[in-house]
Amino acid sequence: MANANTISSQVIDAILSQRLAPNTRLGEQDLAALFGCSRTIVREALVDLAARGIATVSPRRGWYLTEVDTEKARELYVAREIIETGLLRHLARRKQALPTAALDQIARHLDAQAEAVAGDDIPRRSYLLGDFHVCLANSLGNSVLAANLRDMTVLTTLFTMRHQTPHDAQRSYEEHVAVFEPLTRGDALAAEEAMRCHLSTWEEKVNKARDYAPVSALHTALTPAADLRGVNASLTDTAKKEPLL
Amino acid sequence: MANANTISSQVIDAILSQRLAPNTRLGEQDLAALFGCSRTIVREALVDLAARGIATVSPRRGWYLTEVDTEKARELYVAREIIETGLLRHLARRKQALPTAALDQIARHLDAQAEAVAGDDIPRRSYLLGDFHVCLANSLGNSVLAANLRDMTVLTTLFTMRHQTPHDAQRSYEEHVAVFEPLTRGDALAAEEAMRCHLSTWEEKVNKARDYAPVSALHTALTPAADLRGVNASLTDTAKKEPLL
DNA sequence: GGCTCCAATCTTGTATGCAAGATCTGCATG
DNA sequence: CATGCAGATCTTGCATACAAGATTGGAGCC
Repeated sequence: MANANTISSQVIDAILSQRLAPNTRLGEQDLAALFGCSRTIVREALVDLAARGIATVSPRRGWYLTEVDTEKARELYVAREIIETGLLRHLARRKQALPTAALDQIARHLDAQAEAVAGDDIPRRSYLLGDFHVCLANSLGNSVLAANLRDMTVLTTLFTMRHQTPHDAQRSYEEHVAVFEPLTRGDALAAEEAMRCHLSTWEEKVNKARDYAPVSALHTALTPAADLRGVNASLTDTAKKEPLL
Repeated sequence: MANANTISSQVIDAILSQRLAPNTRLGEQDLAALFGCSRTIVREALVDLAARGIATVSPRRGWYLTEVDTEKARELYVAREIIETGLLRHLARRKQALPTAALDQIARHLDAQAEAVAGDDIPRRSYLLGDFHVCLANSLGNSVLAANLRDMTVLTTLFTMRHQTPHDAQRSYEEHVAVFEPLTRGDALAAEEAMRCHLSTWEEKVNKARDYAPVSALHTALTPAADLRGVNASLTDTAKKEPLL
């Protein structure tokens, strides 16, 4: 019924929406049943996800969503800072304004974020706040870096979920606006600084997380926080039918 | 006999060594026979390469090495400049010297490059000159960006091969040294500037290449330049047995 | 009760068979 | 000679069967 591309896309969307946690098992048979196709297609999707570092296979034991350790998380945040500030710096060097169409696209994305932050659809909120960075890279005219950034965003999401760093959605949104506003004035350098500031706050969290022992999957499963109860509920047997949708 | 990983690695090595040109057909059956395994394994390797943008499948027609157009090449060069100068800039911001082990690793790679540039093993020379950038990113302590950079290097190689931009190996080597030398003095900012200079010369070439019509695979095959004769010879029927090795 | 070992079960690893679409070749026809 | 058509061939798409390792559960023994 479904092809490999839709399977991997749905897995990625589910991660960005924080509906799938790191170390989640991705059984070939389960996914095949869920998507109504054979293991061949599922394996194709899983190999794709593995190539992007999102899934990992343990021989003859099973596929699992990657568990990102603090060292890798550090690399990821450095990489994101380099790429995202670098894109804005590159824009500044070119000394030419961003096309109106690009600005509009970002503005529309920010509107959607504002709406999601005000509402109570937490998965959508998580998704949009992460997707903003990909959208920005795309608007800046570099699809190659945008694609890399998407995978990095997925991996950082896997890290922050595990370490339960409190994600202040309202603040993230405001910082996104702080990146966008200078762009409307053509001040890409100011936007770069705002972006560096935005990402460095995340980097601080990683450094803090290094001090804590990483929360195990079992631990989070058995001691659900109040705001996670809804997420964990979907893992019970009765609701297990379509965990990805 | 061989697993998917070795197949994709060998394809990548062959591209970096300029032994495989863009648009080269990667038939599942051919590769399966070549590596002594079934199409299943070959497909796994091809899906991996496709996820990294290196191979493309045309439904029911076949797999081919990606043909990189000028727009994508521009994005690739911008991406590489952002990442590689960004890594050095990040090093400069941290205001701490590169570990001796890292410097040694780069130095040893440069020695190998010098040897290859002096010798006549053109595939090895091509490989090392491209691999330097990956080695540098690794030495700078970011394996995530190093992996992304490897794929980008592969794609830029596919572009330059097609457009036959004359590759001055000696000059590339000297520019690599010019990046390394400031690092030994702890002057990462000077290294960043040298790297920007090194990459911008390539960017100029892309802008020039935009004016030319891209040379088709058939065209290069039928009008071999003197210095490419050895490469094309390996594509004749009698020597076709192991084009990757 | 606790420990060991073996069988049952579950997982991925790999090959293969068949289906279906694309291309190519050769023939018939104008 | 050009053109269109049809069969032959070659290609990937996908499902399935079987192999083999990993885990688990329980029976039997100490």
